[in-house]
Amino acid sequence: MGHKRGKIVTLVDVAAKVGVSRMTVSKVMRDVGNISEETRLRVKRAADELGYLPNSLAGSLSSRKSRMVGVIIPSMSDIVFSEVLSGVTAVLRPRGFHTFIGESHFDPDVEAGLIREMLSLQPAGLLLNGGTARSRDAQRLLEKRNCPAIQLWDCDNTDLDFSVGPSHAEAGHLVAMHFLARGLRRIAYVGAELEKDLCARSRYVALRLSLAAAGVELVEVTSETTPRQAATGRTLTQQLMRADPDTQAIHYLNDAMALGGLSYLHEAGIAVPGQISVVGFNGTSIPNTVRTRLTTIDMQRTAIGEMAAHALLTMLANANTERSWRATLHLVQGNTTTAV
Amino acid sequence: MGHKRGKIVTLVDVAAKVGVSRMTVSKVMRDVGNISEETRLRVKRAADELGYLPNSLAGSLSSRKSRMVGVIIPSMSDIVFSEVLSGVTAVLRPRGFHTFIGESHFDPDVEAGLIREMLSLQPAGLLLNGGTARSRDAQRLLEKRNCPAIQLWDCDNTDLDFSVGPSHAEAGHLVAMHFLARGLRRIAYVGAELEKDLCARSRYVALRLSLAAAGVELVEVTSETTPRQAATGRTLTQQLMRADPDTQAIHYLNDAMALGGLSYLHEAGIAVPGQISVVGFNGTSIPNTVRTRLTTIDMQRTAIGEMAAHALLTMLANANTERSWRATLHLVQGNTTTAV
DNA sequence: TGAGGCGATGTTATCGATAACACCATAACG
DNA sequence: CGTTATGGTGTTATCGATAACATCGCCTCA
Repeated sequence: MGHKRGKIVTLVDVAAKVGVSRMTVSKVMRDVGNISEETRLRVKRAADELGYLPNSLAGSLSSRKSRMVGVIIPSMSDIVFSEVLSGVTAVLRPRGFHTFIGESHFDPDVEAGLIREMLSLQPAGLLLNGGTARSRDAQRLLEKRNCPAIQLWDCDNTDLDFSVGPSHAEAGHLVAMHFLARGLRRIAYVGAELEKDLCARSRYVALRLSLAAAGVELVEVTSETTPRQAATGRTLTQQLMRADPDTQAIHYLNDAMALGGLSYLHEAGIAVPGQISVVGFNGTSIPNTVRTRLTTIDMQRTAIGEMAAHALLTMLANANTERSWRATLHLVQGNTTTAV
Repeated sequence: MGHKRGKIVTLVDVAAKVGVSRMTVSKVMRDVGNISEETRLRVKRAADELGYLPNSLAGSLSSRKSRMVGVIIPSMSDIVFSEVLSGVTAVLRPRGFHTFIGESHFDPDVEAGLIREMLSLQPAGLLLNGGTARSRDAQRLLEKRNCPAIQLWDCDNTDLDFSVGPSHAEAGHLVAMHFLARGLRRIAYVGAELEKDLCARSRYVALRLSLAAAGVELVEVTSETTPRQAATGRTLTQQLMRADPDTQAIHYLNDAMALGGLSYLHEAGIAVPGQISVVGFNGTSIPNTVRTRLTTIDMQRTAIGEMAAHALLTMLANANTERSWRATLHLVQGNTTTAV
């Protein structure tokens, strides 16, 4: 294998080498307590020479404090969530915290399993991404936890200690207002996997209700079997436009699907935003790096991750905070004049 | 806060409730040893009623075995690496292993720090992504480890116990052959952050050397200050084409940059692949979901992650394997006839 | 019938650290 | 000169589990 199976260097070895008690070594390593500068240096050097590496498992067990934070997101290959994750670790890592990740794939049972496993690792905190329905099992587990838990990506859900994210209901409403303000009335929604993703569904429902309030009916074209990606957006848009050629506006579940849709619309010679108005969701950089300018809702994904991490840190510092942080929703207008 | 700070349920509590020793409970929870069906059930039920959750930190400390695997990747917001990660967790999670993540951002010192922290968590194994230079500190740390470590994303580097990934040198050579076979002689390379990313640099160098062997000089247009993204690819391509309008072929550091390049080329009225031949790297789905068909090298990212995980599992099972798995390189040909 | 096997459970000794407190010089102080 | 801080260090008792071995009926077979 190449790696040593040999003896592990522990506090005891360092202590023996220096001729002090292991408590002294422990204090030196953690920079606590009163240690004379001289012994401090001797210990440091001995530790270095022996290649001593503290065992944080033992430390955590003893102090009943860990520096591990569990994060559960629906999927890692979706850039949206991995950017949130990136924000989280960017804040936590420099402060000595480690994140371990779980992918729920929008499955409540998987999520519950992950929560169980994570709690058994005695985390300092838990960050749970919205979108997945919280099973009863998961709720029971969470009640027993002895660490703060934060709801990510959805500030409408306030079951946990803190929520960070947008109001998806508000986002849906925002899109409705955007369309209505332009006098558009033949409006469609294109999405996928809505049965699983509660956040997306919440936006869809809000859009539908807000439109209904204005007497406008929403056409829905969705698929539960294909992924929420460009290809699906393209197919569904084609399907939609054939069934209802007079469609004036489309809201997509996310930017990727919108991009697929734009691709079809352009090919079919339908001008955007001339003939049809398109709104995506997320504000991912992909569509905008090239020549498309997609109207979308910017989700400040990294900021949400960072904010959640900060909230967690605050709760760990003073165990009294209880609030939530609502991400502001920006509808970024682009004008899609060129092909995708 | 909402979460209980109260008493923690341990083995002892369950044991007391059932009237057996804690060892018995421990065995039941882990499904080992000989336990009568009757006590097994009683223990299970008591554990459930008390809401007992095993403390895996304590378990790991005692058994000197953990089920945590540390993974270090350069960046999580780069979809390439997060897909590798996704493959890793897809294999490890169902087997009871947890992955904790570190982002090195191609910084050797950050990587060393991450390795140190991860080792102190007593991981079952370590997966280190290629690309980042391994600092001397990191090497010293790795020598002291007592768990298998696997090199990801780069099979040319065989410092660790196992390597999974492509040969970047080979990839560069492959591209050279692709161009030369087509009789192209004015060839350029467009990339970014080459000083940091050793894998990318290795491809670049191999390309240059293979071309030189055929008497062809490679034009290099790179930037160290802008990110490896579409926008940079676009800018650099523009710069390249102005300086050298007769360029016949361009190899890009990755697909995103290639996409940016294509966008410029199309706008400038330069036909691809008619006037100029373009090859990207990675085989990400982004370019292909729309209407572009980019010639690229498919990296089977998820497969690499899965393979690495399997290799790790194998090494944990029988501590004698020592090999490497070389990902096959597919050059996927597309014909970019339409605009981006 | 007594050695041995076996299924089921309990005992003891860690694992590597930390919290909390005890201890003991020496310095400061009234 | 006894009394109290205080800086520096050591002791003891966990933390929550597991490995390894011990134990103890009870059954089997030579």
